[in-house]
Amino acid sequence: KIKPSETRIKVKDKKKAILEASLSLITSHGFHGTSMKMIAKKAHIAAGTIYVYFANKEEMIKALYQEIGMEINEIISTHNKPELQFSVNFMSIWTSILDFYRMDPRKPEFITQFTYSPYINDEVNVGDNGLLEPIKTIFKEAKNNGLVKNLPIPSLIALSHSPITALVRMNKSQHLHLTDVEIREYAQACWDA
Amino acid sequence: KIKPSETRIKVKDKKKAILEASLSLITSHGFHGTSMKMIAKKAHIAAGTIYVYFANKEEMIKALYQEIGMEINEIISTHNKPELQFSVNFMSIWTSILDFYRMDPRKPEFITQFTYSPYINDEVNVGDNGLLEPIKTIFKEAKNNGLVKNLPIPSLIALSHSPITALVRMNKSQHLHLTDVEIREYAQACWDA
Amino acid sequence: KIKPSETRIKVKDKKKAILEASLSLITSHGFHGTSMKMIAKKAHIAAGTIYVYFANKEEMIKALYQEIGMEINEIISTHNKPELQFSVNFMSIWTSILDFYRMDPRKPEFITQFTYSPYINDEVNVGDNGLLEPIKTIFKEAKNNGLVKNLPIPSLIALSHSPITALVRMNKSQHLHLTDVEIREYAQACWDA
Amino acid sequence: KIKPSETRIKVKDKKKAILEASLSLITSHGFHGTSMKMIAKKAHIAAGTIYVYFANKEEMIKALYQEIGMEINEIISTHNKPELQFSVNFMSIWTSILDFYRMDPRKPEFITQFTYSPYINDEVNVGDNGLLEPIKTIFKEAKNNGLVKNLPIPSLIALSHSPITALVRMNKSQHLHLTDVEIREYAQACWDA
DNA sequence: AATGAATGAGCATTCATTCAT
DNA sequence: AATGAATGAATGCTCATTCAT
Repeated sequence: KIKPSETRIKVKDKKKAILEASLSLITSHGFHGTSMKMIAKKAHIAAGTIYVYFANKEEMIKALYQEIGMEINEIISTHNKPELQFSVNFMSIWTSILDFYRMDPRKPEFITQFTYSPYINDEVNVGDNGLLEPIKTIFKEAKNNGLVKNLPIPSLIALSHSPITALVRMNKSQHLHLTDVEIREYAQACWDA
Repeated sequence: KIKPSETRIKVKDKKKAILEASLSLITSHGFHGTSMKMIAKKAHIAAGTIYVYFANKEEMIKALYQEIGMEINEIISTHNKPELQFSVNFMSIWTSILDFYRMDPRKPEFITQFTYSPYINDEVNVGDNGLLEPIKTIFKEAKNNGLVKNLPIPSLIALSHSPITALVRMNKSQHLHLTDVEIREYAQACWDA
Repeated sequence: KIKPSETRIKVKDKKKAILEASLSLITSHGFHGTSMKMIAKKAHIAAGTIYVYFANKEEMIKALYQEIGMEINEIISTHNKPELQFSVNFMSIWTSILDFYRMDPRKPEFITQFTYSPYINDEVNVGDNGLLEPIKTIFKEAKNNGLVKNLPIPSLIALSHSPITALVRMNKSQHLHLTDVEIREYAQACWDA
Repeated sequence: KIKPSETRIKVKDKKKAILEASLSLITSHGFHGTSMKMIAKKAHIAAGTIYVYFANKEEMIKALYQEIGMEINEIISTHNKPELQFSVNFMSIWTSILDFYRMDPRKPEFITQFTYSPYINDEVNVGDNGLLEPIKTIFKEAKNNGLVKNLPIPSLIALSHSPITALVRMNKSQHLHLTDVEIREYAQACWDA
């Protein structure tokens, strides 16, 4: 009934559907509060099917983290203009990440939850030389040129990143409507800090 | 065998022991990664005893959150000097909370974990008009006097609070040793922002 | 309602009931064919209760093996009369084990199943210096005195033991009724071999 | 692309490969410890392909049992010389089965495992009057002529067969190297018994 | 108040089997 | 004939909670 080409798309969709369902459920119920059955139901598949695509729950969650991480990296590399003044570049990237998060607030929510969980201790970030590499490189160069405070790179990242997630949270739950001007102000403030 | 007064102290100690054990275990294993049996073992009591003091796991965790929250409020009210210039007052309170967190990094860790979990949706903070009241009042007055940006109070709190936890995290894991001068700089930056 | 002494007996009974149920079910359905729920049902307890007494399924099965093994060892040590002529002693022990097995044919069935399963590779018998030690000692001495064929001890044990289980099997399923005379003949034949 | 004759050979090969893989895996992991996927992988085919040749797992295992059983029957009928003295004939057959087992110890291992499992209760041996028929016939005649003990045929078979598998086991795991003389001695002992 | 054995619902995961291709 | 993605029932096991003592 279905054309082969359509089917092949469907196959890819199934993996997507699992990650999509996970993102929604985990952000609202937490890692452990989300059972595999819940995910399967939301993704309109059988529970066992998840294991066709992922070795286990942990791997699935890591995959979701990495997928979002890669999306962010893409945004960074798209907006990164090293030839610009660092403060300008910083604010441009900062704003683009904020925009990306605002488009789907589940993503910063998940990233934050993941960061504040025991999963982080595993290979994903520690052994990882890819996911945080781009942003590290940007900060490293700025640091070498004395353009930012002399702090460890992870600290700089954390201090830059945490206000973004905080803002998105507000934007979502506090019915705070950010105008472009306000956003620029925030970015400026963050940069000043 | 034991005098009533001693017993009463013991009783209080048992509740303390449960919360103390929970704090340690939850910060390192997460809410769901910590079983009641683990807590009981660490507190050197039987599993059933926890239910003498708390209705269930969730209530116990909320109680822990509220206990820490009250400690913070005490610090705030101790350091709050409304007669001072707001910026000075802000930095004084900011620094004292940072110090409090540095003394026991499990506490900001737990608070953050709690904040980024589904538990938050419950009564503790929503229905509750007590735990965050003191700090709200301070910000409200400042806002009325035009001393801070015109943002929702929760936003202001979040933006002020998140760098503190971020700093403590670094201080702990990144082997970042904060000097008094540096701390003052951070507070200043945070204030500027 | 129940006297403490009775209760204490009950507690011991629960562990017994689990092993008893396991023995029946495993001999008729095999290790993997027997689920924990089946065992719980047959033992009239909840599934979770098994884990109060045993760490997991494997440990439970090993415990059952060791319990039966200890029963056999007791029989051996009771009947072992080293001062007798070895052939007489051998047949006496051989016969007593046969009788023990005939009393509850599930036991040799289970022992054989266990022996022919992957579980055997584990510590129970390999690291074990107890369960097979008594019978090993008896054979070792006989071997040193040239009273039995010069074969590895385990081989001697296997060759002596396998006809017993074979006989019990027949006795049970083939409606073979062994008379005392026949048993003595078998023992003699086994000894001759 | 392939000539019919070649294909037909290939097809036969595929069935062979499944049984071959099963034999290896089942002897080392047990019936339930061996999944259909494991078998498929080892046989270099897809999981679904097994169901082209066998109705289900149980039927496949029975087929394997019957295949090995038929190999043994072939050996028996090849070596059976009814015109010889029964004791000589017995030892000749006994030795040839031992040799067959020594050539591939997985086979007696599997046969024993199968015999001591719930599968045996099914049709294969009970309703079946074919697989054990040849050896039954041999014993029946000997029994009628008073050449062997007056025992049920299955008992005689079991008592004759169990030492063979025991010896092969030893030969394999105990590093027992059987010489021809020793084998003859064993056969003699078994016959005496 | 304190215990800890007992519970059974719920979980992550496996696997024999099916079926559209 | 051959495939392997998909299924969902079944499994071993965990754990918050209860309750007789």
